[in-house]
Amino acid sequence: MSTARTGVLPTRRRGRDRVAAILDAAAAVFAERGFDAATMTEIASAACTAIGSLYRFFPNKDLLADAVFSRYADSMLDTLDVLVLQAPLLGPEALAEALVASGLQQRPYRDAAVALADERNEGPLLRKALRASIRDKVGLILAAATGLPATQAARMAPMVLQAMKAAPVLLREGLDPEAVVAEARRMIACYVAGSMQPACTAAGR
Amino acid sequence: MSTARTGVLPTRRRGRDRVAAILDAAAAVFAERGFDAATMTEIASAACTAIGSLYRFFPNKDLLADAVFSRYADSMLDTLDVLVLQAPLLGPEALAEALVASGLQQRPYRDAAVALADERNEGPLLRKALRASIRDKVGLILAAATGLPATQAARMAPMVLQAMKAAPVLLREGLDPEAVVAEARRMIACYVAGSMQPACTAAGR
Amino acid sequence: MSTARTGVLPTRRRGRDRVAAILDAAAAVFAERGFDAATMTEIASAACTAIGSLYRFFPNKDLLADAVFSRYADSMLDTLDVLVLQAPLLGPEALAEALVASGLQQRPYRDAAVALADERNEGPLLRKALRASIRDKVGLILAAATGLPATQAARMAPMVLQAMKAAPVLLREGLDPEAVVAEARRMIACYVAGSMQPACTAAGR
Amino acid sequence: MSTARTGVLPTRRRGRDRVAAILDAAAAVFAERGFDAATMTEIASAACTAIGSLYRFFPNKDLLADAVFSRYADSMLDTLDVLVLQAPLLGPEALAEALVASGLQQRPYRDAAVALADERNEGPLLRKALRASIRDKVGLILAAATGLPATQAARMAPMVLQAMKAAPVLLREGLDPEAVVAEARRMIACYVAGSMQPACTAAGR
DNA sequence: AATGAATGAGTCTTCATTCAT
DNA sequence: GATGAATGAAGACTCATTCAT
Repeated sequence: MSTARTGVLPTRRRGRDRVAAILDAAAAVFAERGFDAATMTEIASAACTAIGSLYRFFPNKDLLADAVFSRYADSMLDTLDVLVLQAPLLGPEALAEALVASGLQQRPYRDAAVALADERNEGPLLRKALRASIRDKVGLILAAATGLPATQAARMAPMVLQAMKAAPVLLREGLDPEAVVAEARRMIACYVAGSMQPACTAAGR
Repeated sequence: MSTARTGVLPTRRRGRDRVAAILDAAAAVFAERGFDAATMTEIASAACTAIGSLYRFFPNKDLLADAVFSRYADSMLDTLDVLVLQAPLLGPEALAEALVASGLQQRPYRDAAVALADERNEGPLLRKALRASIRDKVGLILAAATGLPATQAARMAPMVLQAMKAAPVLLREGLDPEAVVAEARRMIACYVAGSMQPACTAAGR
Repeated sequence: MSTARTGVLPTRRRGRDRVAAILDAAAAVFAERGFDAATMTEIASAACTAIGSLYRFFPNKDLLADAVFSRYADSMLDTLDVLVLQAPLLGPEALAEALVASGLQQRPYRDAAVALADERNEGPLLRKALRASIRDKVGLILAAATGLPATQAARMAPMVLQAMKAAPVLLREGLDPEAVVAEARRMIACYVAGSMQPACTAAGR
Repeated sequence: MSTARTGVLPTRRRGRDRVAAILDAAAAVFAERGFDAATMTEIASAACTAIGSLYRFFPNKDLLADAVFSRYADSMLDTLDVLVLQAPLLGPEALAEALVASGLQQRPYRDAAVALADERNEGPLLRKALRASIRDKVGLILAAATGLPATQAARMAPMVLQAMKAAPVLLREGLDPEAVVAEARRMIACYVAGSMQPACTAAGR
């Protein structure tokens, strides 16, 4: 949907396959090298495509990165949409588990998304907008789950997101997957739980 | 100590000033643009030095980045060394405050360190080793503070470090400084506190 | 006549329309951007045709440019053919008016022709031959109009052509159309008239 | 003076020589191929320089073209400045001779200037401004020489310039140099002379 | 030691042209 | 016949790094 918002939209089957292959390859290369160090040539050859074909569908590197990122972000937003509704019923542990899980979806893409999220690029990139959307939605979820006022939930959202991002980052570094996931859940769960008890909330100050 | 480990060591006063100016400039540029987008030329001109002089002291970009990173990491390690001793006496809140503070030191350098930490470079870079040292030391602190076994503390350390890093990251994005710092502290405090209560620890599984 | 000298000749009505649309589009794009900056893709889409169809009729860019140029040149040659006959009866002013007018025909094509005429391409392009034909014909006209020997008229022809080309060039730059046309006529008229008076002719030397 | 207005100004002898070599090479290549078809790589190798050195002094192709063009235009403007003063004393033939001569200076550069003058580029290029300056100055000269009002002289200037440009253009095409120069002079002389006689002036309408 | 010029591999991107459907 | 996807050779430009002065 938010894929390939510029560039030619493939009309034939062949083109659609190619676009999918390119996105997969781009995700892998961005994940491996980061935005700047990734080269369009490497992505093209990883997708078994000529460089020209790459540019047919994605007119430049930024838009390609946007497409990769939004593939991940879109699915995450869908997951979070569901969580918004479930949140009131979830305890801190279950909520934390769901949040961490949502950040671990889409294996090749999540690592790319993490790499792309740190970009220092400026300009009206889709990535920025999507990041903001995700942050907002996490805020909604926190508000629904904790019963805290929206402003307080919005203050917490960035930190929760960082903790969610920590899981893929640390997995990528080769740490023990079980431990990483467990600790990420625990950190978020404790944070959320703590936010619901006046005592621990006060600790912030 | 780990400053300028390769390249000519400046012997005269003039040389030492020059190195300091270069490091400051490099920190600012790396923080502003990230590793890849930073150019040696911009760093040189920000340091009011000729590009040739830059290379005299830092034979390549990676080593320069290492030097910048280690200036930050060294001071953080010093701070953490002190914390190792104080940890047994600190409650979760005080500990969290100290940890977050340690990650906010050295204004121009901390942002550079954050930018450089995300580099996907490989090879035997000093940065990696320093990151590992910091991680280990945070593990020691956590063990000392919580009384937990070293292995459990080591599992927690990476997440705590991610939370510590979150503060400078979010500050750089322009979020409200007070809120960011408060929430970072709270997250760590809750996590540490939760780790000391059997109940919440269980939540991890 | 010299249209589409290579490539498939369209036999059906549909094909002929398509060729006409392509030529019009090509003229517009060449006029707007010049030969090098014009792209086959833009021309195709301006003609509402697929790039593949464009190449069916015009096997490469140079030949397409030749076709566009010759459409203009052919009509100019026709006009000049008439002038050859009328020339003996025309005074300098009337002759100048007719010459300038002949260069202002075919609005979209004349600008394209001007743009294409300046191309520094080499090789046996049709454009070169046509330019030579036009030059020769203008020489004939001048000889007929002035009564000068053919060699002298041939010396003058290139300059007269340049003056004729000046009108579309200056119009394209946005100068006042009336003034441009009037001065172009005057320049040619004066030149022709001067060539018929021994006195002014001598000035050349 | 107007050379290399951006890019590094060479401070050492070596750099100054290099800049001169680059300009010469660029003039030759632009003259040979035109702006678009000229490649920076070819210019660099014609100047016996690495591509990087080319970009050190001329940060992009447009600026390089500007520098080449202005080298020609500056000297032409100087020549025309003198002509402004002499014009009242000059008859049409002498004036025409001087004007044509001014357009034939600086052999490698004049051909480049002719090629660059036809560019369809937009944007605030120096070339455009210089062209306008030259046009204005020719207007001044014509006014001074003919005694006509400035507005009328300004109408004539573009045509005179086109005629001046015709000489290098036609020489480049390999026509007989003597004939070309003689006819260019005659055309301008007749035009100027004609503009001073009410009769021929009327012919414009 | 310092300076800044020189180098050239490598990057993104474009576009004429070909080909499979 | 038409369509649009595929191709890859260039081209403009950057920048880490080396070297002569």
